[in-house]
Amino acid sequence: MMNTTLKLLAQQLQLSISTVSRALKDHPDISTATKEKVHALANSLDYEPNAYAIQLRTQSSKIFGVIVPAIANLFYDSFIAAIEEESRKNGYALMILQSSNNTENELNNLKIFRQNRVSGVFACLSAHTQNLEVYEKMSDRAIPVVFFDIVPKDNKYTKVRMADERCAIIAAEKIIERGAKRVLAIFGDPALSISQKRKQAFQQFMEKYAAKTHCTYINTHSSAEAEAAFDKHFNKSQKFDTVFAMTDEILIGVMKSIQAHNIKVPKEIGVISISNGFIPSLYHPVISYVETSGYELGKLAFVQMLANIKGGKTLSELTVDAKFVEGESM
Amino acid sequence: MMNTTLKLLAQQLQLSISTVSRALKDHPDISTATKEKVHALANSLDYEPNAYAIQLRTQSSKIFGVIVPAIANLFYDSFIAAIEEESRKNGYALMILQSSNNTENELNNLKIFRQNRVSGVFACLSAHTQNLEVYEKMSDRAIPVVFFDIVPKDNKYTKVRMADERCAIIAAEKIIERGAKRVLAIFGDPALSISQKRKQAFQQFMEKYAAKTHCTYINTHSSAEAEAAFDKHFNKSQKFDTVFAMTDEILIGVMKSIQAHNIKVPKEIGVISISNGFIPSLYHPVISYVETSGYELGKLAFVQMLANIKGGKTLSELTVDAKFVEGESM
DNA sequence: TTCATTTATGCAAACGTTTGCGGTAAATTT
DNA sequence: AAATTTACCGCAAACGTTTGCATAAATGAA
Repeated sequence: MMNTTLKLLAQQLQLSISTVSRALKDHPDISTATKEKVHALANSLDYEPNAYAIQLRTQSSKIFGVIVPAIANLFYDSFIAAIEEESRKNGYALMILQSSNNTENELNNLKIFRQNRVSGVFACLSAHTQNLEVYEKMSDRAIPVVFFDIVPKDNKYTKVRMADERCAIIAAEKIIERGAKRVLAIFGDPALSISQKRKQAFQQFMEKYAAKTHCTYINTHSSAEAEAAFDKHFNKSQKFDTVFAMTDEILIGVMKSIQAHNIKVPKEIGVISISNGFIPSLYHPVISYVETSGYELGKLAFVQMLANIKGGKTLSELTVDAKFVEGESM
Repeated sequence: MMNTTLKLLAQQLQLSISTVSRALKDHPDISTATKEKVHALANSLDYEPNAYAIQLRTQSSKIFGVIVPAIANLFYDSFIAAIEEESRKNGYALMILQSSNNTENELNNLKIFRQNRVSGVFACLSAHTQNLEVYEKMSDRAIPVVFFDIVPKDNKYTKVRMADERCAIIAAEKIIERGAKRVLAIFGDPALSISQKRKQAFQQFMEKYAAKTHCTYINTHSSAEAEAAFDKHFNKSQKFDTVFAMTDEILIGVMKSIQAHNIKVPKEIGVISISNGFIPSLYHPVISYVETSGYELGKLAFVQMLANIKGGKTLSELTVDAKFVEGESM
């Protein structure tokens, strides 16, 4: 069965293509009578405008591109879910590509986006991407880019991210409130700016407001490493009374060790983490955490994108604030 | 900066558009000399073909549509990751929309896909979608549809899914091997065909091969319900020695109760579930599970799609087999 | 030299829209 | 009755490609 086009409708109705086109979009030039006829036939023939023709003609695509390191990720998938919702509301669709934290993939993805003339792209930098000239290329093409989560340092870009320092500080506050004496603070890959920021903020805050509290700082690269590290440190004579996990990954490792040794939470040890919320809810008792919502970040990113498209430039950096979610682990 | 087009290249080189077009795609008609000149200029001017024009002209889009109930889901996001990988390899991009298990959204999504003339769609039915005529409309438009996971009953569709019955049977086998005497088997929403299939297969197998084993079957709709159910049943005088969780969601509930009561796994109770693998690995001891890989399913779905596009019809139903992954909980 | 063939290139239509401009008839005003 | 306005509608170009066909030049065969 053929696709019905404006031409077809026009022929059947003995009208010109332009009239049909205008009738379909309620142009005031067209009489109500014709409009009705056109709509009727369009419905019965199941007319659906060809997006490509429109995009070619109007030079705008109603599609956003999204680059994430990985789709299968608790944080990014909620980010995606958020912009998907907003996009739909605003008549946009999403094209999602994953970089697998690989700069080459990132480049290819951008290329696909350019070729498809997307209206904008949401980009999360790969861990080790340094060269941003590809993104300049997007700007040359007047395609706005909103960076999220892992963002470039340069202030000429539009970016949204979590309030990383705030997260760490909130966690520190809670730890101090608890009256912790000895805390083990576990952070992620030290090469990542997010690890650096969180660690620095945490450490600074602790030193300033709880100088007497004894803190041990370590970095790990995986769940398993975190588990091993916790194991090792917990077996020492001086036991920790509180552990802080910078990410879900780390929390998972810590909790495995805690379960393995049947350590009582929060009696023997207090646990606090930074998380999206899903993982902390898996355990009993439910873990207290500082919330970093990919969902919220997505909403914010979308607002920025829209502003960028409509109004022009918004070269600021916005952050979504963090809040403490009380569990039973502290 | 203007987008460079074939026309622009042609002008600058004093060639016709068609020559440039052909040169760019290594058409044998074009002399090596011109080819080189064209490529050189195209590179320096950063030419990138306009996908819309191509699609309009060729009536084919190099884009696949994907409908999932939710992106933020352990199973579906690994499915998506798989088809994303394959798509990229084959020069396709993905357009991903979520139905939120809502039939109306599903319809809208399909519409967007039609308007964008996607080359094919991967669809997971919403829980309560009955009317499939929208999908017929896709076929009318010669857009192949590969259903996955939640698939229609009718055999005229192309579908891939997990071997649901097999999963349940493998679990049952392991439970029998363990020499279980009293098992609590918890299934999901009884309205879902997947729950029905798994339950039926499980029950039948147990009755046939372990008639003396006492099984209690229950259905739950959420993690919290599963937790409550486990709580309730475990407090009875006759304790279960094994629990089977049909999904991650259920397992999560069960494990919370187990942690809360500090029940020893596997000594006091054996645990087995059906899962993607992520959740079972979170606990200590690591939970044994029957693997249903969204990733594998994605790969399979893609193969089907390609066959459908290239060869013509492939109206079969394919399933990806399940395998047991040994943890320490049995 | 002449005709046939190969090699290299250009012409123009088509894909399905949108939209500025112009046109005609009817309705309204002088 | 003539002039002007209003209400509808159509023409045609443009968006950037692809591709069948025609054309011109260069080569080969006779």
